[in-house]
Amino acid sequence: MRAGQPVTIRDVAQRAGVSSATVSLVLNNVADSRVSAATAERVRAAASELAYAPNLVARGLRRRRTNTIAVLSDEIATTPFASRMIGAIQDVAMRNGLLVFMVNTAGDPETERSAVVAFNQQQVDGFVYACLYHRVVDLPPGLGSNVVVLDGRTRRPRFPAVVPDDRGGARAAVTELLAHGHRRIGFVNDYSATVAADLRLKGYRDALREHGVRFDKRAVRNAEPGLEPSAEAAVRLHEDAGVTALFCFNDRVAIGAYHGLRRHGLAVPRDVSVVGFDDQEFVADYADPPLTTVALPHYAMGQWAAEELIERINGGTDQPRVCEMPCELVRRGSVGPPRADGT
Amino acid sequence: MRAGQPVTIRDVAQRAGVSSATVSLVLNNVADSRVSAATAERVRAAASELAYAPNLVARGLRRRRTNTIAVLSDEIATTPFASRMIGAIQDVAMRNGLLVFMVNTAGDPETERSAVVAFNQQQVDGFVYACLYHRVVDLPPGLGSNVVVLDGRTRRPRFPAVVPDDRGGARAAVTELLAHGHRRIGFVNDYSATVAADLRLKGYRDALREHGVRFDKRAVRNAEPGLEPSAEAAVRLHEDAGVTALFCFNDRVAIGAYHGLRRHGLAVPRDVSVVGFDDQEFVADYADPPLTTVALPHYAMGQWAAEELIERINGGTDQPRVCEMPCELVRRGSVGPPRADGT
DNA sequence: CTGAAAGCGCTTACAG
DNA sequence: CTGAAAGCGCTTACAG
Repeated sequence: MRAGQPVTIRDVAQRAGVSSATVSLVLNNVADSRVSAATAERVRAAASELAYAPNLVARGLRRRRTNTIAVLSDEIATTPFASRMIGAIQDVAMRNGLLVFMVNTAGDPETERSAVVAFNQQQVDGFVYACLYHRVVDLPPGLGSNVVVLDGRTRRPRFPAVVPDDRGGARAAVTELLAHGHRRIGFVNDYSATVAADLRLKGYRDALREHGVRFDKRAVRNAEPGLEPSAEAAVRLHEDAGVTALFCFNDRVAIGAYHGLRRHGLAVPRDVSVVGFDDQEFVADYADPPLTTVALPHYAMGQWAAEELIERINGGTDQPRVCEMPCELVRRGSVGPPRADGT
Repeated sequence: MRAGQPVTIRDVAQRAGVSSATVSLVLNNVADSRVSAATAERVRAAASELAYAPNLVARGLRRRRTNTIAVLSDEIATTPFASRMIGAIQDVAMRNGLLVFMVNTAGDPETERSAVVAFNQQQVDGFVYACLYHRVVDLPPGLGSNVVVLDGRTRRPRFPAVVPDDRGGARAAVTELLAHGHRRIGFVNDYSATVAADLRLKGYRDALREHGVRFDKRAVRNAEPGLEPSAEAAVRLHEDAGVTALFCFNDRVAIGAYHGLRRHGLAVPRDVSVVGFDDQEFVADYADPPLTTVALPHYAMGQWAAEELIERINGGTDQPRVCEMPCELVRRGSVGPPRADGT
């Protein structure tokens, strides 16, 4: 042990007057190593006096297990969405003594490939493949079997995955509107045909059917990205299709609807009730009036993914389980009864 | 090379009919290793045929350099704010062949300490200490000298740090209001006495002074967190102090102001102009009307921090430079001239 | 009960 | 020009 050099196991061994093998056995609490209590005590004392902390790189090389995982994400780690997914993964990892690498690939297949290679070179124990929104993904090659898909699923269910129950969430949203007496309920859906768009439409229809309301395709519109298209769709649904309530693909669409309605002198929820989806922080809660919406269970999904991955790493299972996480309705101020005059 | 086992340098050596030392020299392009062109070619061919990728854990152990960095953050990685800071760090890291560990410590000193220990055991080459908002921090012990503070600074300038120029940004915001003819300009500041709050107040006063407008402390109010206190403060400033324009500590305060003003039948910007701070995505741009605000240079700050850290790791400098990143005004729709009648 | 030895997969002086 | 050897800091059978 030279000054300025890190403390190694040999320094501890020397100070305790034993071999480094013995130090390793003691500090790792190896079960069937019959080290005498006195020796063990000396070792622990020496380690603590020197503030010894094992070099994890050396350990990783030797054990062929690094206690690290990599989170690959399209944009998620650098986007305001779903940061709770990342938070959950980190919480679980920390509780389990894992360190987490994070990279965002911007969804670029080439970047994904090279990231997978790099992390495999780094000998990570497993991967979480995280998506920005619920969709079907093609996993890059080389991920091995210790991988969990987060907020997405593979075409064939060969890998474990956790996704939100979009259909159930949409059903809950529309049921809330029905429960307030609405019968003409519009749906402003996302323009691109994602899994989420498809499932939320199904949930919308489920709720209508359960309440004996006939599905009318004129009450459904798709809005391209941005506020304006959503504003436009909302106004048209109210004025042309006569809806008294709107279910929106997400909170941002709902905010677009707010803008359009306000411009037309229509108040939420007095004239039109609105429900969103996502429960996006600072969007749903900061809307005026605060938006009733369906919460995406980001934290719970991240937690599930991390725990599932750890179980696989530990050899606990290799079943490709798929988890559908329930989505709760969050009631705020954007839903009321339809106007008495029915307009 | 056994089936199913990873390819090692020995496999490549064997296939090329050379020693592993030679393989290492060739693949690392070691300058003064006079390997014959023919041998080098054989080695490269063998490596490529076997799709050899060096084990970075072994390399890290040997070289005492892991090409990894750790980002320690209070909440940032898991919060909608400032995810662009993280994105920038990752971009720079990827360009430089570094892998990045990420952890959020929730600002808890105990968690911070143990994270630092863990990452040191993992032999990371350096740290970025990232803050959620511009503040003075006490760094946890053990970070060594390869550390850069992001969006914060230490009490004494012993470490490199990058922070936004809050004062200049505030000055630009208030100057914008003055340029539109406002003379009674209120400031809704943050309740807690942070660096940001202090500097933004200074910038507010700078702008007034430059335009010969007397500072009036009745035009300044502090708002506690949440929409309501900001709404209240905005209304009081307009009705009691007679301000025609508001500079808000951040976009969320501005949204609170919007709510309060609207409830009192006041329109933005017709009755009251508003400027925010942060340019928070989906808050400033989704406000109605879209909010004129000052952008926090998150990407640029993250980039600076990562590049500075890499330079330190490479021994390029050990000066504790502090960078003040300019904050640009983003003009949207919330600023207009004061009402002609002066109310 | 404990130590000597081998080895994880690399890199780097050193010898020839 | 190239190989044998040592060593980074651990862990793990194995011998005694």
